[in-house]
Amino acid sequence: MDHDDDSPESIDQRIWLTVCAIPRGMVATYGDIAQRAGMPGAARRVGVALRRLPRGTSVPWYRVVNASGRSSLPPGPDGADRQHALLQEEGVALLPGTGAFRKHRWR
DNA sequence: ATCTTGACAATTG
DNA sequence: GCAATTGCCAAGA
Repeated sequence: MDHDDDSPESIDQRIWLTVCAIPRGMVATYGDIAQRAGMPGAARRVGVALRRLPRGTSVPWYRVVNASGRSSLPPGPDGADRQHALLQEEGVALLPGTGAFRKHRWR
């Protein structure tokens, strides 16, 4: 029985669902998402999946940060700046020195 | 089939 | 704490 889809779209779907599982007000790393999605070491694959997300998606992509606890997106209003703003609305400030990342890290 | 790129991670200086 | 290097895995040209 082939219920295991190796299709790229199915992989994206699984990653998105995992991201949706991140509780509000918390953040997770790409590596954590990858491991939880069933593909440890494929942190980059997570980045690809998130990049493929449409605008106005219900997937909380902004809750995913890199291992440094920082936005991995390029600077700009539609990049790190956007992510930072959205997280701040949930009470998460990725400010250096505050240790907010470790404090709100979800695993 | 080969090479390059990418919203990463861990290690080292 | 930051910058450079190496490793990993999959998608795109």
